[in-house]
Amino acid sequence: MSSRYNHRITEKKWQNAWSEKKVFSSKKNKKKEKYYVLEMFPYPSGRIHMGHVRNYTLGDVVARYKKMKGYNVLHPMGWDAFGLPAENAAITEKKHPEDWTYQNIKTMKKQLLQMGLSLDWEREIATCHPNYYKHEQKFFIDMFNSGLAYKKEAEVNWDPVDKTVLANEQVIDGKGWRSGAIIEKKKLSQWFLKISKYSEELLEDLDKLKDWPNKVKVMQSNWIGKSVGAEIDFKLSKSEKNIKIFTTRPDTIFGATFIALSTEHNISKEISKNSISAKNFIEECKDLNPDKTKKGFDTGLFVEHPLIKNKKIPVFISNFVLKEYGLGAIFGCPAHDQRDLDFANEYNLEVIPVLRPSNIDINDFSIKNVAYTEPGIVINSDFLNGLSTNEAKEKVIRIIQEKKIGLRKTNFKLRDWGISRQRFWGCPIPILYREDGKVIPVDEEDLPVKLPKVENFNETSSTLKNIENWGETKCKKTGMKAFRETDTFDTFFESSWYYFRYCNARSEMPFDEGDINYWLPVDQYIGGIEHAILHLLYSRFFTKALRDLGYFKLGEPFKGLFTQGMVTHQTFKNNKNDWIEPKDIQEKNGVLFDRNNNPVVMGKIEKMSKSKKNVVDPNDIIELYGADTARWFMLSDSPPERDLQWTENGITSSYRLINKLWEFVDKYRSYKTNDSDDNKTINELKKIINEVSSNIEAFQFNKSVAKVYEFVNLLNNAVSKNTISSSNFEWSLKKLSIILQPFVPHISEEIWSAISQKGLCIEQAWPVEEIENNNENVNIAIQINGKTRGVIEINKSFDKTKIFEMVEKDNKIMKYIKDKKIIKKIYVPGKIINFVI
RNA sequence: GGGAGUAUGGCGGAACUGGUAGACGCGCCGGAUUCAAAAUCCGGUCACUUCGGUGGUGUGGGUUCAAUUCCCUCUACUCCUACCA
Repeated sequence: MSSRYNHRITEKKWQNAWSEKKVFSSKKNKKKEKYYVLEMFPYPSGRIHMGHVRNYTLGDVVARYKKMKGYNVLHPMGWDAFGLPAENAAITEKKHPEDWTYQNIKTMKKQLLQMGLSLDWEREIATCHPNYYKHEQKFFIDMFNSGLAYKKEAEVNWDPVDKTVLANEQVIDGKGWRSGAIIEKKKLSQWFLKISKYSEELLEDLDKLKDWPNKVKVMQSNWIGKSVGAEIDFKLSKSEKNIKIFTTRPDTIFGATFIALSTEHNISKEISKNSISAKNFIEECKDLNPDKTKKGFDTGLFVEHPLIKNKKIPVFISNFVLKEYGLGAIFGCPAHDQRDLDFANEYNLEVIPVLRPSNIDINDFSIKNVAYTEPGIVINSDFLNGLSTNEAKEKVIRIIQEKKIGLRKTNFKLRDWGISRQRFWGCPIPILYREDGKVIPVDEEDLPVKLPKVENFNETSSTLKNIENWGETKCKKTGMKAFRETDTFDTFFESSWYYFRYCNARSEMPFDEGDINYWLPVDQYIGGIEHAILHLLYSRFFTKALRDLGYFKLGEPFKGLFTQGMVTHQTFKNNKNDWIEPKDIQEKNGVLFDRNNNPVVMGKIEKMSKSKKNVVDPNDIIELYGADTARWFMLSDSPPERDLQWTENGITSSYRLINKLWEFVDKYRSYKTNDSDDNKTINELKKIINEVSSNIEAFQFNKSVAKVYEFVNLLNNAVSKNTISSSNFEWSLKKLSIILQPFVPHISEEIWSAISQKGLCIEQAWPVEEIENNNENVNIAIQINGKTRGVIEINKSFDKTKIFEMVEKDNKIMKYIKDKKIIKKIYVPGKIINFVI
């Protein structure tokens, strides 16, 4: 009986079947090899978007495939549940952030269930739950006690719109990463984690991460920013004081013609106390963009050149020297640094070339407006003359160390991680300020420090500081009055260890070391490239820090990483430059109009975003076409690491495949033939199955998809021409449902059950096919001078001379080689023949 | 300025360690089915061609019997980063 495929009924049916049999619930089993698949957990914003659909579909392919390969798979899901949007929503919707968050989690979980993901929901976590965040309060206390967490007065990035401090990493082009507001500088007392302590290890261990994209490792390595050089003292004339500078180019020291200090350098500050013009200059610098103008203030001070007797060098306060990097002071060598040259030209300072390119004579070499920054041969530099850049660096460092006027020194760009946020909806920092001025951690038995319940949440509720009675408490030991820290953690704190928590999500202890040793590291982590630095670097740091605090022995959390591309969609704009939603566009005689009859033009293809109105809601797609169709589309065509363009044609063609599959199975379910076949088709199908596997292993799901199409086409052909036996056909359908399982699991189960197979398809073993290779004939190409001129079918066992004989008699080939002298004959077994004439 | 990457039909993209370029999907063209349409099915689809062929993987060169693949040059685009001394 023929029936149309009904995804609404079928998908629900199999989702229930999986859940009733608990097929995705994972248990530690030391006899089985584990495989931990993880997608970056979502922020519960309200609804899932296409980016989630793509991310979780990719992960689900891996999880299902590995399960069928026999691994003990852990594939958990949870919620990155703290964060600003909840507060904003709480204010506008007059709901508590907690209620809003849990409501969203409920909706989104339902959507994820509809996608048919092979998730173990028994391990679900929400980071806003006290049973989750109490553990990180404990970590923080451990870090505080071991000196890894500390407080300091710091000029911080203040976001005036979100009214919070941001980490350096959250400031992009001087603007807040969320609000886009221009960031102000503000001095506040802040909590920091000493990530800089791990700079070297974080950098070195990147080499161990063989299964990470190189791109991400390069980005992290740049961010950590190791540079090797020297610290050198420049003695102030008429004073015993020194100015210490950091340089990576000690080889150019003989070209030093000025010293530049940052505006925050101690000497700058000191001078500005007595000099109004210096003070004004420093003020002025706050509005000066050093990109455009390099400005300096001549302090009138001089330093002695450390290696040239009686040479005095002027000292400037400048707007282009960073205060946080190195020592906030540099020597300027204008000949070999473009910035220094620009500055020197502005103030008419000396330019002394001390390096020449190795292929240019010293007399032909001069510096005008372009500094020579490449390595070269040292000139004009006393005892360094004639050395290469690298040799000179070594020699200078040796000599300044001997003279005790400097040191070899390594510097990192990586700053300590500022974690204080002046927000309500985050994890409270478990610290007390006692009335005697002591800063003490909250007693561990008093954890968690819970967020207060707030009725009528409003703007003023959005920092803990403003909540009455919450902060006041007592020190248990002394009975002294104490006030709670009212800042909360940066939400990257929660996401830095959630993948640990999944291993024992319900345990009273933060970690069960047995579970961690078994499940971790994450074998395959999948998420967006936007987390290449922030989340991934913090997580790596957290793992090392918790290791050093004695929780476990792991050093790197993510063995394999995959960064997927974005989901993009066509944008449209009308003649008023407004973005227009695709559904609001009508076509009249080939011209596009919006609802108000304004002409519309196609814009760029961009990442789906609400502001550009090119969003497609996965919910609508799943309703209309089903989860399998949506999943299939996410996997088709584009390689996972590249952007995927959403198109209407793409989704309907996926839908077509799903229906075609069912119609095919339905039509031929009772296929019977008395003919026997030659196994050729089966051999081809087996090859395809193995290719599907290797493509999955290589994370090239678009190629697996193409192979599945080939499988279906081939089988379809064989059946309609009766060239496959009944038993082989039955075999093929069984294999078909199995290879469909990781991609479109619902219809896979439906086919599996329709062909009367027992159990669930997901519980079957993934096939590895042996391909029979008995004296097969092969087609090989025949080339003349490298150009293909024909194809010949030969038996593999034939030897070279026999094959050449055959080829030379071939009609097609004869016309090319007759009357010509064959200079060389090449035969690559099973592949190609080439005649050089 | 520094770093990473990409470039193949009308489109998304295939081509394993150099070995029949364009798999698979979309679109388009033709046909079948239909009163008609949608849906579906079948066939065709790199370009030029005197139908023998010829050219073709961003540009120009090199290595090789053979190059989308390896090396050099240039061009275009994308992403990251940015006064890090």
